Amino acid sequence: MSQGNTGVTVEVSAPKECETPATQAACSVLDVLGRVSGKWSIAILLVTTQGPARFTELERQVRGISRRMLTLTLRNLERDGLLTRTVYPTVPPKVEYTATPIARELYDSLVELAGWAERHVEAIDRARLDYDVALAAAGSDAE
Amino acid sequence: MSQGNTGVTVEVSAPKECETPATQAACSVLDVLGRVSGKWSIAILLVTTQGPARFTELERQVRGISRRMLTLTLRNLERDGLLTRTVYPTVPPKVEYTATPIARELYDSLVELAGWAERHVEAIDRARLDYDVALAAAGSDAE
DNA sequence: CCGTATCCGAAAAGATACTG
DNA sequence: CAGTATCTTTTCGGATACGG
Repeated sequence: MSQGNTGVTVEVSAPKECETPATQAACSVLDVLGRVSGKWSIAILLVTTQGPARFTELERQVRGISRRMLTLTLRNLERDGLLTRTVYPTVPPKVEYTATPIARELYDSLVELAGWAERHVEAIDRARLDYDVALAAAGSDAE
Repeated sequence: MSQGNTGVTVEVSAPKECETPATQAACSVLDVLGRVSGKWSIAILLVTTQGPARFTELERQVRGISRRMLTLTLRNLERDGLLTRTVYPTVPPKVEYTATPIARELYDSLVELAGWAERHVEAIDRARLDYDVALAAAGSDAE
């Protein structure tokens, strides 16, 4: 590879023009991340993968989440078919959320990502430290 | 402003808190996504995985990205040790960005995610359509 | 108990003129 | 060519009062 890069283009906002194999993969990944990149989506998927969870239960287990974000995230995941919402018309309302098989498969892929993170989190932290130190040194040097 | 870093400060990624047991399992995944969750990170990693890419080259191939976001994303990826930045002190400045081995491993995991997306994008689109239709029907029904 | 509606601040992202 | 500085727009997320 003398001149490196093979003319790969990546379209972010409009996944319509994904044609080459490389861009196809790019659009799919971006699509996935778009659906799961929410601040709380993964946490909710994790809990609901363990078994059915009720609204308040999720609010308690995913600590730090606000009611609003819990509702929004649940709605989006349900809309994408990653969660099923079951309402029991009992006297105190009871609603259960469960991860769908599709979501469980996604979870498996996320475990792959977690493996990558665990393997390299140390190196990444060190890289950050080195970068920041070098930057600070260059900054004070120039000044 | 002696501390006011004249360069670009970290604006893309945000720190995470991992305290509760429920979200602890998701933490590593969230950490990964936090590092790559930028709107353009994946696109840039994909291109630079193909081979060394120059600044303007990236600007052309990652369509829609602004100069600012390109710089910001490149800096963050470099800081995390996912990209190497090589400067050639030639007369027209030449800078090349290349994905590190760590980034290439991440890319492999992302391909896994892409596989998931390709397998289920159809079902997800259908789920969305069904959800929206049902919602619209309920809305007009109530009114 | 399970949400929805509303307001607000923070953060991300876009556009672009300017520079070594 | 490869950025930086600055401004504006947009989106995200938190708090919370209210409703079924």
